[in-house]
Amino acid sequence: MGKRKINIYDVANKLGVSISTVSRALNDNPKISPATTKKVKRMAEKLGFQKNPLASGLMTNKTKTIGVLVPQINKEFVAQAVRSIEDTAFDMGYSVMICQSHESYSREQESINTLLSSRVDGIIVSLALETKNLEHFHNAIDSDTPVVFFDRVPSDLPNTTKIIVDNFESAYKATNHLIDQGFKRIGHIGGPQSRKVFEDRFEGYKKALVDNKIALDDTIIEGTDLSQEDCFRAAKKILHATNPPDAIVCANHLASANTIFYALSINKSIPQDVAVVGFSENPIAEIMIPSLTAVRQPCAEMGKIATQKLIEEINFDHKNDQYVHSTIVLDTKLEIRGSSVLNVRETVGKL
Amino acid sequence: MGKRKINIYDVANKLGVSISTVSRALNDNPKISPATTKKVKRMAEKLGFQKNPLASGLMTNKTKTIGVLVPQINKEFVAQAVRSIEDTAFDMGYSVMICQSHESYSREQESINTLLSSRVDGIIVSLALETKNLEHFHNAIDSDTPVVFFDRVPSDLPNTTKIIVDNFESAYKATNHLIDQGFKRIGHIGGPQSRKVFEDRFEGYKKALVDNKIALDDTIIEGTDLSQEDCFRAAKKILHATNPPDAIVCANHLASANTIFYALSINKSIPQDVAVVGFSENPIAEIMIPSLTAVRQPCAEMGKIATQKLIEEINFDHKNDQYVHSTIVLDTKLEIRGSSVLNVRETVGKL
DNA sequence: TAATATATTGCAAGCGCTTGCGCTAATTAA
DNA sequence: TTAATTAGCGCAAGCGCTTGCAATATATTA
Repeated sequence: MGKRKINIYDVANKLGVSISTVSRALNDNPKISPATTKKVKRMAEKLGFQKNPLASGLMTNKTKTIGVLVPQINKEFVAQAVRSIEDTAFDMGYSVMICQSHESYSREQESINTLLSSRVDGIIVSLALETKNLEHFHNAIDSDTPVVFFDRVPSDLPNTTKIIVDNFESAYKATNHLIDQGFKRIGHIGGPQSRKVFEDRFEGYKKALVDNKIALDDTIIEGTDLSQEDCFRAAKKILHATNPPDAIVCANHLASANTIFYALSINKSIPQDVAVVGFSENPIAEIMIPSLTAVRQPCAEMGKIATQKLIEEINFDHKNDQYVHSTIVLDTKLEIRGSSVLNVRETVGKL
Repeated sequence: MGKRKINIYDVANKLGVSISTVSRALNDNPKISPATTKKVKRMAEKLGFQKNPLASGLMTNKTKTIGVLVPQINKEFVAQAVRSIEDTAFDMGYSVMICQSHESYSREQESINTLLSSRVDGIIVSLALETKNLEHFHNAIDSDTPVVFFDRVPSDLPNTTKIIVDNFESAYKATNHLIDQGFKRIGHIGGPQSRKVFEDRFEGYKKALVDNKIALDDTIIEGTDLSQEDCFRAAKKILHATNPPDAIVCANHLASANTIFYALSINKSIPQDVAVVGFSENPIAEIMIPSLTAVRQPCAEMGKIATQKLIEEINFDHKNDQYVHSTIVLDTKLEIRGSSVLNVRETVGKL
């Protein structure tokens, strides 16, 4: 108890060398002979030495830590992405510090500042619904802290890496799938149009209808704030429309779950009376009955690439060249299941 | 771009005072007059000063960061707990660094060391399924880094704070509920007995049967590793037993979801043919059809208390007294829903 | 008024590590 | 053999902050 942590002085003394030698050896500096390097490392190991990142960070201005700022960690999409971010970061020798905005602008601001003040080497962000203004990210840019966005990315912040899926295309595909299945009156339950993600999904839905010469009908289109209550309200409203839809495209898992469960509760069969397609990464989509046809986003992949890109930028030598930012668009997969296909025997679980 | 961060020298110079004064003022040291303190803070604010935690941490041996080590972040229980941990920590001025063990012992070891080497002020842990041996935590104890465990806690590590629920009692209650409803042949799908959590749930289940003079029957009791596949297998096996159960107590959400969906798929009605109670924090439990009767653990509360206790211990002055560790047992709530109650009209969603 | 106590502030020594530069010994070139 | 390199290592100056102690200014007491 209370054992003082051992430092490079301790290992230097034990070996009769200078601390510079120890420091360099530990960092594989080629100026130190392989023999000494080995000797030092062995002794450090033996003494249980752990480099103090505070001290080295003070000098190098690097903490080997990345910050992650997401709306809320307990949402399937986010949780999977964060899981993957931590895994990737761990493999690359980085730690991750996490913050949540809870969809609030001010909290997002504060969190960015906390992260910057913690001197993280870079930040991965998915924007809060509330965020319009991007001033707070200039603090990061000003201090040369790279930021990469994923999923909910800003549309007007040049010179940043963005990892997204093509939400327009995904919704277009999903809607077309319904049309292919013979559905003709297709509704939509969407998310806040302030976030491009949901705007794109809505646009993709509309485009599919237009391309198939199906008229839009506002009575079966509802926007929501994606809360449980509002999704339920929207599902109820659409399903009780004067002329209800025979299929619905939902913008996220909660919207589709509410739609399905509400439809069942008023004795509508799915997909016979109303088909549903959604966007979902929730494993439940696969085992629920009816199982849910959904666009599956590669959340883990997004997290992984975001992390790799971020670390790439962190380690980029800005003295020589200018780092070239990119926007990476990943493919989604429409997983066709029971909620949208007539006459298919449901297979339950994974066999 | 590339702006140097401003430090206490900058604000000291601007004000014509010494850096010690600035440092003390910023830390509300009473030795500095209120007037100067105010002046310093104002200037710091104006210049956009952010204290470098690396430098102060070097001196104080405090980083205002807590480490969190959980099996996997993308599981409802964990995600909710972590969410709450971050919220609480944020409110108390701490950042959180997160690691995942992925149920692996070696990964848990490595993560503890990473966290310690990052000099976190304390660590919150929920153990990996694989972990038997607790040596790695002695590294933490040796360096006076407090550790608090929640949910999956070690049974043989004295002098640590633990936040748990009474799993024995919860399972006992859940099983008794089934018995009260008139079910007589009650099965169990459990988790790894190596973790006390699941052992306790199993014991509680058994005790309820014994107290009600119902004989245990191994053909309707299955252990699992809690994977999707294994839960499905167990559900299938039990439901196809020679003499199948009329009710099943499941040890977690996945087990109950698989049981329900498999039962439905072989045309068993729930709860008429087979009732199900589980342990779940998943919001889907409420809206699925049938909705799931489940023990709800106060995950957010656990995370919050764990964080508070940890920070309490971090700030405890060990010079005077010895910190007294405790084990805090929180209440669970059995939320009775459609999967266990006959003749109740299902209410869907939140109205 | 002198002496003592008290309130404010500054000085300077670190915290544990990195790194430019200089030194010595070993190697190579001439 | 001697001069010029090069390899390998140590010195010492920080990085930005905290903090014990000394110094000064101000207030209190005798």
